[in-house]
Amino acid sequence: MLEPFIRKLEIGADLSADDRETLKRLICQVRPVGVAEDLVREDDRPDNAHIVLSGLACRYKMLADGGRQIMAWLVPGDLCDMHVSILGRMDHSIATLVPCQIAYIPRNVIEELTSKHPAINRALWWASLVDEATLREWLVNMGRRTADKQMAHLFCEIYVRLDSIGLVTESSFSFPVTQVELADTLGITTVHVNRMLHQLRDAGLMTLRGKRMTIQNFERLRHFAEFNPNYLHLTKRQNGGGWANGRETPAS
Amino acid sequence: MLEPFIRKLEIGADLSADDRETLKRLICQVRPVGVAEDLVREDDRPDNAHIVLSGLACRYKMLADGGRQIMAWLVPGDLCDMHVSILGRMDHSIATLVPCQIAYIPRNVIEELTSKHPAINRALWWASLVDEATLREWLVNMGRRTADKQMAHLFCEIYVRLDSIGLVTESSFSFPVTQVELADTLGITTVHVNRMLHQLRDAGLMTLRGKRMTIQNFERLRHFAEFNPNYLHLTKRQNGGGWANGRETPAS
DNA sequence: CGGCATTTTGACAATCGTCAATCAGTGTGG
DNA sequence: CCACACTGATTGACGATTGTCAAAATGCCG
Repeated sequence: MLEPFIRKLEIGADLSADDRETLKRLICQVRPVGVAEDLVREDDRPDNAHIVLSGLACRYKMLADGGRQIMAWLVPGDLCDMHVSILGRMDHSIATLVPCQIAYIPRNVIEELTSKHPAINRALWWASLVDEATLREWLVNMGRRTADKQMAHLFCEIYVRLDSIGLVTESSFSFPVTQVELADTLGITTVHVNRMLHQLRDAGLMTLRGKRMTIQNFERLRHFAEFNPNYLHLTKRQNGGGWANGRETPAS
Repeated sequence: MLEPFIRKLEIGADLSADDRETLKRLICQVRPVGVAEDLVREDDRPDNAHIVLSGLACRYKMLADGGRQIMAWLVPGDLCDMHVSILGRMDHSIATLVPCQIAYIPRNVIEELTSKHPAINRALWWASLVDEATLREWLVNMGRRTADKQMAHLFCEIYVRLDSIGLVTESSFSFPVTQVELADTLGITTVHVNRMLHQLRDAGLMTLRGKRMTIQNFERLRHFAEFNPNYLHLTKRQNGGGWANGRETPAS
């Protein structure tokens, strides 16, 4: 059940067999959550941490004018709101984008985990720092790239992230995101999302049919978007190279 | 020397007298650094952590086309790159925006600090999580606000942050940032920065003369920018209210 | 089949970018 | 003390990306 989560953490720290066992026996409740439901809301002080086991969720904030900004996509294996106890209160909300399987982990379990298992503690902090690095890259994306490249960059990221947890098959992956949600993520309008999507399709950089995205030539998309995956830190710390994410990247 | 740093950490955790003493006696080298110098560069594996003691620094990334995106402003008391050892490598650079006093703290000192002083450890992580929350708000700012409000929002933030470390006097503070740097921060051009700056001035929301910014009526600027300081988490965790940052906000 | 969310399209407007020139401020050296 | 150089600020004209509004088309699900 928690495999994608554990696999992810192993990138961040060297877990012992004992650590892995601890994680596998993690006391938690797993629940299916419907589409567009909030897991936590801004100003909450949640009692549980949440792990996305399957599906797709997001961090977001609402604005006074009804606008929404999505600030992160949470894929299987991602842990949300682990550290709220340190900050005290949520400063944003978390919601599902599609029906998900969500693990609910009581806060005291998290605290025991972090206090008694240094490697796990380190891995969880690693995950948090990767989130931060991703936010920085998203900021670069919004600030300095045109809508087409920005969108291409997002697709590169999701491709690499899904690939690292084994959710990419033959260069394609499930992509259940609506154009409205894409717009809320990229900070542009749905109309413009539609235009850019067609532009990328017409340029042969990706295809999207029936909630499934295919990136036939990742290298071309990567080049177009000037995507550099370093910020995802998906390689063990020792490795030097900027590229590998543990699997092979498709035909280039 | 380290007062602003310690004062900041005390917001994040309850430090004991012993913790405070430890921080005061922190072994570190303090050096003046000239303007526009890199403290660390993308891909570095720095041996020291850095604390800004005075001046102003920033996190940034360069793009292939020569563009620069600034992703954070670092004010006195801010600690940069504390956790690189977990991620392994810098995925961005840090540079001074004006001449600064910088404390260099050897990595092993940081590690002793975090392993032997739980409250300090917690405080440092708190600071890191606040950085992350700030990034999220910047993302909202870029994605969903027009340039004028976005800029106003940034001014609100810097006002509150500087106020919290005692650097605001009579509603004004040192603001040595050039319009080019503002542009690199907001993701717009210098020409547009200039236009928006004049617009805010004309609207009486702030004044900027001789590297000094004055915000006569913070409440009005705050309202214009739809600024909500919660994300800065500058209140002790127990407090409920969304507003206070430990000092009084100026005339409204 | 009907209802509803989502996608697509077109015309038009506005924000923001580009280019290029001028102006102002500051520091340096003769 | 002034000329000079340099950086930063300002301005205007124009163009491009992106937003707005509104309607139509498509696809999905009961």
